Amino acid sequence: MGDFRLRVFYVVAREGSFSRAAAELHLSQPAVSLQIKALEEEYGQRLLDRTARGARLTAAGERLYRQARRILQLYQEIEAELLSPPALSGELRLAASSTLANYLLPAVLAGFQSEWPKVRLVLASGNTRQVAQWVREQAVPLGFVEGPCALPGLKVQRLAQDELVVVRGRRFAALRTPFSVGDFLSLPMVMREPGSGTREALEAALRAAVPGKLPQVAMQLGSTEAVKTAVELGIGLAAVSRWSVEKELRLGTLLAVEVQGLALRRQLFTLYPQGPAPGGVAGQFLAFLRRALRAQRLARTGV
Amino acid sequence: MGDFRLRVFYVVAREGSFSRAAAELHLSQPAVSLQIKALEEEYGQRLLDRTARGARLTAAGERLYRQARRILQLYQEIEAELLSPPALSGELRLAASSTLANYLLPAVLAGFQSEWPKVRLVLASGNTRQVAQWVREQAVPLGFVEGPCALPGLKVQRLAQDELVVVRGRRFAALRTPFSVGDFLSLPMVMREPGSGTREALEAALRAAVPGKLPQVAMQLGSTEAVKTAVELGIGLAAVSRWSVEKELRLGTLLAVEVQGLALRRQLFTLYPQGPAPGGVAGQFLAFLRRALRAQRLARTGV
DNA sequence: CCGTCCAATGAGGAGATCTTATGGGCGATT
DNA sequence: AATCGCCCATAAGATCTCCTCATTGGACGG
Repeated sequence: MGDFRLRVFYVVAREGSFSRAAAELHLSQPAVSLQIKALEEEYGQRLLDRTARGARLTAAGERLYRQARRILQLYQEIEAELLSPPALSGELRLAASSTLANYLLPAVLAGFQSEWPKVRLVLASGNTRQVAQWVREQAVPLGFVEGPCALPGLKVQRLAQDELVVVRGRRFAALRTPFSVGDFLSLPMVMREPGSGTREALEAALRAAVPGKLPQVAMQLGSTEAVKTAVELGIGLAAVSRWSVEKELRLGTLLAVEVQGLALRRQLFTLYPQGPAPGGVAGQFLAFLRRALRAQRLARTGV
Repeated sequence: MGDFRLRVFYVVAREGSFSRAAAELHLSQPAVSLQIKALEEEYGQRLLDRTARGARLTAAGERLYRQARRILQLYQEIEAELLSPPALSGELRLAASSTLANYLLPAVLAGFQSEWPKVRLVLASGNTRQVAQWVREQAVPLGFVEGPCALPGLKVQRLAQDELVVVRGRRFAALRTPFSVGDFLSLPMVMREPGSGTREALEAALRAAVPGKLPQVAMQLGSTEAVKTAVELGIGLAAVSRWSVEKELRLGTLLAVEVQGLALRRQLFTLYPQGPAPGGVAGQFLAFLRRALRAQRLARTGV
C-alpha cells in the first residue's frame, strides 16, 4: 500500500479539500488534518493554503505533489510486479468456519478468482475445531475461524473485527429502546448450537457484562440462515454477524436492536501451520484478502 | 523521512543481515524482524531467505529491492527540493532554557549554520517562564524548554525525551549499588536553584516515588557547570541531564549512579505562538532539529 | 558434539493515530 | 447586515501499532 501519509497528501492536493479526501480515504476529516500537519512539520513549511472553500497547494506543496505522484506510481508498479507473479495456477484449498465461509469469503474468493483464473479454489467449511485440525494436519495451508483457538503447531493471527448485531423480527414487540442488558436477558432468544463461534461470542460478552446470567434459549438451530428465518417469524431475538444480515436489514425484514453496555465485537483469525507465513498461492490469497478487508472498511459494515 | 518500512527492508537487503541492519537503523533486531515480516505479509510472499549467517534476497525480494532504491532516491530528492528553498537568509532568533541552550542546541545550531550560511542565528537563554514570555510576545518565533508549560496564546509540543542521570565524584563513597530511593534521599545533594527545570524534574520524580520526602541540599548553585564541579569535588550527588555530563562520564571524573525505582526522565518541549506551526526560517530550523534528534537517537544519549 | 551467532517469539509498555465532539472563520444567501 | 452552511482546527479519549527486553530455537563451524 506504500506510504499512507504521502497518499493522504496526494489525495488532498488532487481534491483540493480535506474533507473530500477524508471521504475518499475512508477517514475522518480530523485524521486528514493531522496527517497533513505532520507532513508540514516534517518539512518545516506550509504545504497547503487553507481557504474557506478548501485547500490549495503552496509552492512547496506543488513541488511535493509532483514527486508524490512519481513515488505513488512506483508503489503501484511494485504491486503489479509482486502481486502478479508468473501466472499463478494450481489448487488452493481453504477451510473456514461457518460465518466466514458463508458470508465473508465468497465475495473475496470471487475477486481472487477473477484475478487469477488459473487457480482452482476449494473451500471447506467446518467448526472451529475442525478447521484447526485440518490446518494442523496440513490438509489445508490456510484456515479462517471466528473465535480464539490455540493448538500446538498452529499459528493464529488476528485478521479482522466482526460485529455481532442483535436483530428482531418486524412484528416482535419492541420494548423501549435502547434495551438494557437486563431487558435483553429477559427476552427469548434464537441461537445456534453450543460451540458455534457466534454463540460463544455472545455468551462471552454477556458474561463480561452480567456474570452468571445466561439468555433464555427459545429455540436452537443449526445454521445462521435458519436462525434468521426464525427471528423473522417472531420467535425471538438473535445475535448474528452483521455480514450475515446485510440484506435483511436493507429489506427491513430484520431490525437491528441496540443493547446498551454490551460489547458485541469479536475477532476473526487466520490459522496456518507453525513456521514461516504461507507463501505461494496461499500467501497471495492472504495478501489479497487483507487488501480486500482494508478496502471494505469503507462500508463500515463491521470489519 | 519517507517510508520507514521500505527503508528497513532496503538496509536489510543491502547488508544481508537483520542484526546489522538493526544496528545501522538504531533499532533492536526484533523490530527489524517484525518490519520485514509485515512487508512479507503485505505482499504474500517471502522476500528474504533466512540463513544461519544472515539473509539473502529471494526473487521477489530482488524485484522489490530494485524499486525500493528508486523510491528512496525520490524521497531524497524531495528532501533536497523542499529543505533547500531558494537560499534561506535573514535572522533567526531563538530562546531556550539552560540545559537546552548549553548542551543540546549548540551542536544543532552549528549544523544548521553550515547548511544555511546566510542565516544569522541568535540564541537567548533564560528560564522556562522567560522563554514562554518571549515566545508569547513574538520576540522569538520559537522557544525550547525543559518542563511543562501552559500559557494562553502559546502552543506547546513535545520535542524529545531527556534522561537525568545521578552522578557522584570519584572519591565520593559509594554505598552498595544500586541505590534505593531511600539511600539516595539520605545523601547530600548539590542542586540548582528552585525553579530550574532540572531541579523540578528531580523533585517531581521523587514525589512520585516517595511522597512527602525531599532530598538534603548540601549546596545550591546557579549553573549546571558549577554543580558538576562541586560533585567532582565530592560535595555530594547531583541529578543532571545526560547531555551535560557526557564528557565527564567518558573522562571518569564523574560516575553515574543507578537509583532503583526512580524514573528520571523528562520531556523537552518546543513553544511557538498559537496558530499555524512556524514557517520560513523558523520552520526549517524546527524540521532540521527534529531530523537531528532522530539521527541522534543512535548515541542512546538520552533523547 | 558443543559453542556461537543469528533470527524468531512472547510479554509488556510507550507512543502514534484514529474517532467523536466541538469551536471558529469565511462565503453565500436572504 | 445578519444568518446559515461549509470547511478546517482543536480537544479528549480509546485503540492499536510498534518498539524494547528477555528468551528460545536452529544452523554452521570448531
